[in-house]
Amino acid sequence: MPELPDVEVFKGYLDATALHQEITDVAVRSRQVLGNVSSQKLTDHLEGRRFESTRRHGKYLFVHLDSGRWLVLHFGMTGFLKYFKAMDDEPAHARLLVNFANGYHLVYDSQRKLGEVDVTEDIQKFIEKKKLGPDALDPDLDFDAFSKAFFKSRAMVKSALMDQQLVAGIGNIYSDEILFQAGVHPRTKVARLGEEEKRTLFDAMKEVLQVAIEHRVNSEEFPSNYLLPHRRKGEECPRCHGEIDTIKISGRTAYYCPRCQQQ
DNA sequence: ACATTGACCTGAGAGC
DNA sequence: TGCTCTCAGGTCAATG
Repeated sequence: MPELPDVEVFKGYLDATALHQEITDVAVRSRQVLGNVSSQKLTDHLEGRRFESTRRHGKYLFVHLDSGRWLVLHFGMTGFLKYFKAMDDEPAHARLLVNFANGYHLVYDSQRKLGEVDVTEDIQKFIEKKKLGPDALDPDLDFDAFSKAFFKSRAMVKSALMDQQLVAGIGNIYSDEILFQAGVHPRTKVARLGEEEKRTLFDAMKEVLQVAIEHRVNSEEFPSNYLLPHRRKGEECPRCHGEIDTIKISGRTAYYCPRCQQQ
């Protein structure tokens, strides 16, 4: 799940549920998801504190503690959050359990343990250390700011969109949708994009991510000309009704329409 | 500098 | 039913 739009939805979920309550205790169910923090340190940082607010950069969610530190959550391929009361409702792969004084619990679940839980004092420093580029939906990221790094890339456009150092937040799924909306073939070299195509690509990036968030990431409710609801083998293109094709790009499967997205 | 591959992990689904 | 194989929305390191 977790690309930028998914993480933005998780952010809204956490904001609506788990803020301002005292954390009584926490349980680290899997140390493998911990970044540069030990189980003991994480516990010490959280217990007795409250979550006060959240921020997102790319695929990372930062949760501000009343101590001034930030809990960092990255969701890998399978991560999500769940807030619940009865322990019967605990999800199957809880890796971090946070218990609140009001009797509710927040779980960070990650089946494949590919995500990361960490603590940082300074978001900016964390972002620099991870070498993350600008957040794709940052309002300050206009076309000129985006162009600075992105169009210098010599990579294929799908790889560039997924490169978190160039622009943060886009993964395999949404890069496919952005390229479909822009009518650009995923193997196109960034350097070969024309001026108009560059604009179109940038606009599609902003539009697709925004639309996904507006529909709370539920692809069934996406506009009828979107690829994602049809992103399966043998399905047809919502625009030309030809067959969707797949190719491998840097080990990931790209879905695209060979007629609407010519190289 | 970039593309590819495998590793990290676990589980779902397909095919036999 | 049970086994094996392949694949999965991410990232990192090694190799060509």
